[in-house]
Amino acid sequence: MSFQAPKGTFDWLPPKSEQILAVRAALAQPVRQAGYGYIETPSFEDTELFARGVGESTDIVSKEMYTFPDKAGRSLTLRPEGTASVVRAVLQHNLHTGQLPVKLWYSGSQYRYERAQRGRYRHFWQVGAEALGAEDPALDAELIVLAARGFADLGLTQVELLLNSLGDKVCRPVYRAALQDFLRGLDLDDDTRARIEINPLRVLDDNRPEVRAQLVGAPLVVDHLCAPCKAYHEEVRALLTEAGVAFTDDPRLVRGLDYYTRTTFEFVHGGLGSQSAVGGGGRYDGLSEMLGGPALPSVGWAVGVDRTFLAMEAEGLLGETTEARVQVYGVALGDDARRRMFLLVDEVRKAGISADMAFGGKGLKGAMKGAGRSGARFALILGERDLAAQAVQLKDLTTAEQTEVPLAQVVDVLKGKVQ
RNA sequence: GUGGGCGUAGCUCAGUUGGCAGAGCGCUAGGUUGUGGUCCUAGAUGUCGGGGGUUCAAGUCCCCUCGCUCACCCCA
Repeated sequence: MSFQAPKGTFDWLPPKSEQILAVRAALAQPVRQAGYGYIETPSFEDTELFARGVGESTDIVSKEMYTFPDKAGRSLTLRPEGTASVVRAVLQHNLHTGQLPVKLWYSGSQYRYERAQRGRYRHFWQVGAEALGAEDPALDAELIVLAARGFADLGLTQVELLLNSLGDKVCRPVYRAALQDFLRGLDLDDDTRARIEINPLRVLDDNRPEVRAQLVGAPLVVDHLCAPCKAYHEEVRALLTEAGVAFTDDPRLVRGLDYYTRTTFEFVHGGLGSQSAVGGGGRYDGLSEMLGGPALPSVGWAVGVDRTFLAMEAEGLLGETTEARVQVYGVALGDDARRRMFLLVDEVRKAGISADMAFGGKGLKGAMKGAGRSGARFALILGERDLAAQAVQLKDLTTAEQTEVPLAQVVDVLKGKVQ
C-alpha cells in the first residue's frame, strides 16, 4: 500500500456512499421546502475572513485552520465552517439590499486540523442553513424546526435538542464579567485561566470532571438576560413548544464560535462516542458588522453529515443495503454477441431503464454470477445461437423463468416489466 | 498538543514457553462444452506497518519510527 488518505480523512465507498447521499438529501429537503435557496461558496477564503468572523479567540482559528499562502503570497484558509462564507457572499453580492430575510442553505466539506477521533475528522461534511437580515423569534424557531424535521425524516428518534440564550451586546458583557469573577476564584490550569480572560463562556463547556465539579455554582446566563433578550428567548421557546419540537433548556450551552448571540442550540446524540453534537447553531446578530457590513441580524445552523450518519448507525437505521444498483444485466457469449450486447444495454438505458453488463471477457457462469450480484431483476442473455435467431433470452432472476424475445422488441418488453 | 489500545491475506481475525505464516468470509476456476443464488472441489493473494537490535532461529522479546483507533483539549 503506497498511499493512503491523509491523516484524519477517509473515503466514502459503496454502498455506504449511497447512504451518505441520501442523508445529505434528507437533511436539505426540509429547508428547500421552506424556501431556502442553495448557495455554494469556495472551499477556501481569505484567512482574514475566518479570523475576524469565527473569532481569534476560538480554537478553530488559533490552532485548527488549514492556512497556506498561494503563489501570489495571499494567505488562504480551507473553510473550517460555512457561516462566515455565506455572510461574505451575501455582503459581496448585495443580497441583503433586497427582501429580507435572505434564506440560504449549503452542503459541503469543511476542514479543521484536529486530532481525529470517532465523529471528528480533519475533512468533514456539513449541511447548513442561514436566514440573514431579520430579528424575529419565529425565524429562529423555523430553523430549529426544520433541522429537527431533517433528523426525524431520517428516522432518528434519539436526537436531543439543547437550547440556550447567550444574551446580546447589552446583557452579555454584564454576565461575562460576573462569570469571570466567579471563574477567577477557581482552581484551574493555566490554559483554562487564560480562557477566562479571552472567552470565559467556553469554560462552561469543559468536560473534565475536576472542572465540571467546580462549575456547579457558576452564574448562569439565563439569570442575566436583559428584558428584550428574555422576551425573545421565551417567544422562541413558546413557538417550539407549539410546533411540537421537544427541547431541553441547557443554561451551560455555549458555542465554540465567537459570533453567536441570543438563541443558541445544539442537537446531540448519545450514540456517537464523545463527539455528541450532530448539529448546532444559533443567532449571530453581530457577524455582518464584524465583517465590515451593515447590521444584519441573522440565525443559522450546521449539521454534521457524517455525524448524522454515525447517529443512524447507532440507532440501527442503516441495515443491509441490498438495493439493486441496476434493473437489467447483460450477459453475452462470444465477440459478436458482446458487441451487440454493448449496443443493446445502451438502448435499454436510453429507454430509462438502468442496466449494466458483464465486462472483462468472463465466461457464462461468471457473467451470470455478476448478474446475480448486481441485484438486477432481469438478465439478458445473448449467445451466438440467439444472435443468429435475432433474439435474446430474457431471464427473470427472481423466478429463474426464461423466455426468448426478438431483439427488436426487447426494450419494449422490458419497459412493460420494470417499474 | 496530551494519554490509552491496536497494526498478520481484499475483509474479520487466530497464531501456545521464540521453532516451516493460518482460519472464516470474499475472490478466481472447475463440477454443469449456454445459465446466477445453495452445494462440492481446487487455486491465487502476505515487506506479519517500517527500521534496527538480541538469538542457531523473531509474527512472537527489546529499542526507534510510521499508521490506525479511542479518549482529553475542543467541536458539526
